[in-house]
Amino acid sequence: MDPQSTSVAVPSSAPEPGYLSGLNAPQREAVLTTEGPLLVLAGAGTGKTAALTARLAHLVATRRAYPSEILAVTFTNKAAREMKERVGRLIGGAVEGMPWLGTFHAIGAKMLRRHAELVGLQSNFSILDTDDQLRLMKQLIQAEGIDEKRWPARQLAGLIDRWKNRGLTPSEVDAGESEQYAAGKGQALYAAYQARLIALNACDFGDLLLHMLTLLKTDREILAQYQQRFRYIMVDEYQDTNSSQYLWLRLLAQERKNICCVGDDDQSIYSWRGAEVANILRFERDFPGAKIVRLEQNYRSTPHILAAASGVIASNGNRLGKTLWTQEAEGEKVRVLGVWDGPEEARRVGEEIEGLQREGEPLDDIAILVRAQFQTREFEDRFIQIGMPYRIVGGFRFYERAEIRDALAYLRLIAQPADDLAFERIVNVPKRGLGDKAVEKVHRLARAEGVPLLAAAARIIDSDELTPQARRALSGFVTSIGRWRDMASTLPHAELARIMLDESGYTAMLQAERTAEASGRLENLGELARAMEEYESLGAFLEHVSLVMDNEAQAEERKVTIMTIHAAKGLEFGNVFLVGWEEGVFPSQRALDEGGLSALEEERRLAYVAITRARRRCTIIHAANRRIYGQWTSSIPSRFVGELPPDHVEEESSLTGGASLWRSGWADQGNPFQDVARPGHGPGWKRAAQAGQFVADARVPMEARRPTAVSPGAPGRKDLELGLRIFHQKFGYGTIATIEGNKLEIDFDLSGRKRVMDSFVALA
DNA sequence: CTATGAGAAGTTTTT
DNA sequence: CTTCTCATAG
Repeated sequence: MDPQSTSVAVPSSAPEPGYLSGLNAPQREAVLTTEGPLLVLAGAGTGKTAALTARLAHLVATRRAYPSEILAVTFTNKAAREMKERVGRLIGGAVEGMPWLGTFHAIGAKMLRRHAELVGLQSNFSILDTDDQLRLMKQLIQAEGIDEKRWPARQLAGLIDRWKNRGLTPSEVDAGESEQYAAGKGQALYAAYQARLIALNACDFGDLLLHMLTLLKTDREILAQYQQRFRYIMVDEYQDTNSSQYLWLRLLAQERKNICCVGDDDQSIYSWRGAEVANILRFERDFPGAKIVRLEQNYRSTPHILAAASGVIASNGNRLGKTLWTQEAEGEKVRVLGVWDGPEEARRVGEEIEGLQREGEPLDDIAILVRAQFQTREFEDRFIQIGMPYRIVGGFRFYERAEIRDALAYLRLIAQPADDLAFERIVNVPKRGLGDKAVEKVHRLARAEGVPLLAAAARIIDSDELTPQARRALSGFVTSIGRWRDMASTLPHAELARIMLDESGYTAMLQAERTAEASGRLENLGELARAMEEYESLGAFLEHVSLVMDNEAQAEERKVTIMTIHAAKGLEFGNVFLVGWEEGVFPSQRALDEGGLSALEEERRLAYVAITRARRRCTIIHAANRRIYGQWTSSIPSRFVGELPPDHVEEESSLTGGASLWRSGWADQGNPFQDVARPGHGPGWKRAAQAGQFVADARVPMEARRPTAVSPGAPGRKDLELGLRIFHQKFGYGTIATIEGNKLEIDFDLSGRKRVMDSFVALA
């Protein structure tokens, strides 16, 4: 946007503030409507974040509020981070002064730490991850004498989660509903679970909101304090709020009523975790006099893509309704491709991407969106084979990896001696010869004395309850924890972590493994220690790692992105491949089976989100056959394919005649294997030319490694022969079984025989 | 107490 | 099909 032309258009008496430039009329209205309740219905790609951040800047710039007086909540860390950055750019670097911009959970935790004692916690409470939660639940199920086969811990943990999402404490749970679960003990189990959490001085994710909600409901003083503080409240992705979050917001906004919610009912795809679309529908009723602004001009996609998305979502009832439009040029129609089976789907997508590559499309502007995680494997296998650089988003988050959780358990136990779950997790990791029996004895003492496990362990050492060997091991463990805790006050905590990992034998344990995986884990731990340096205290770090830390940071290289549609929400790509559009896959069988119409509508919203990720080109693929859980099943195209408006779609099938194959460029591509190795084309060629060493990027074990030694044509490497030991970044060590040009078959020690490109292996 | 094997279960999405 | 859990043997 040219600043000069802007200044001409605006009367000189009212110079327009910079944050308004480039905003359209409805966006401006959203920004300038500061007082009273406001609902912004923002369709996909309509500049929602721009409006939201401008509004924040406006509130601050016009001195309606200090940054510290604005509550701005998002759902994901990514969204929070982005908003922070953009606001910073608009109002100058002082975003540090926005302490209340963050995810619901991060803000909940921040508040709760201030008032922890009022709900029976100490302010250094631990935040449990799902794994801890599950282990805790298992213990309770056993204690309550519930049949674990009939009521799996997972399911009951889910039940409690759902109650928390609805803002219900154990006493508020409907008795009739509780009867139906856990042999009638649903409510009792919930109560026991909460009691146990308090004893552990711990919270699960749901508690971060629920405890605060309870406080706001019961403590007038605290409520008033926050109502006073937050002059303005802004909520992103309002359609994703659950009841607990909704109630929390409503309480906080009740006094000043300056609440601005931004959302899109068509993009509500999280009802399974408690999101209530109804929240957005009843906004006007809860906040009388609410103003509604619709953002409908789309700045992302071509008309064909928008029309396709609109056509699909039109089949849903119960919408607030929006009409997206764009000034973009028409562009290409959405392509629908039918293929024979899953492998062909992967092959086709690989070829298409190679084609795009030749047209100069950067790989990081290309995405493959799947309905479910299991679909990624087919593409991963294929891309490894053809040497296509890719990146799988999702799967394990950094802090969910076993080694990270182990390290965190150590740190948690140092920071918070009552954290029994942390104790149990690591008391015998690395192996110290402390088995079930020893731990059971510690448990018994802890229960009898009513003390945490660590304290019980310290005592039991002095008794003769344990075998001498166990006693020695446990004594060493307890002493070490104590020693590290002493160090914590004097040593930088990153340093402490490194020392702790070494002294505990954890590092040695991984080093002894000598596998690709283990070296990746060591790298991850190094990364963890490095990350710790950025935080002021161990406590601050632990909070961030459980609530905020993710592994999005590494968008370094140009790679194709493979991810779920859910993960893609909020993102955009020039070229998008939507794969697996078959009944049973998408919409998913599970949704069809148990969710009824509302679940189907959510799947349809998912389809809408998927299509609207594309800027210029969108390709939808369905396969006639697919292997699911090892079973070949034939499948029919998704009903969503049928709902695409024909005028905006171009159909192609590789099943009926070969013409489409030719048209899409099979002919001039030749053998895809050769293609990779052809100078100037194949990914990794440049790197290969340097004939460099194999460089392990262990932080992202899932991703494709670049070839290190691709040879032109297909003769293959000279340095490989049958029977040689090699190393492959994904599959580890193995022996060469066959060589065929540059294609190898390797018998991997751990994963059996696989076909791989020679460029992906290094001599062991 | 650990290592190995058989068997079962589960396979959407996230803070 | 894969992954995890549980049980049994060493």
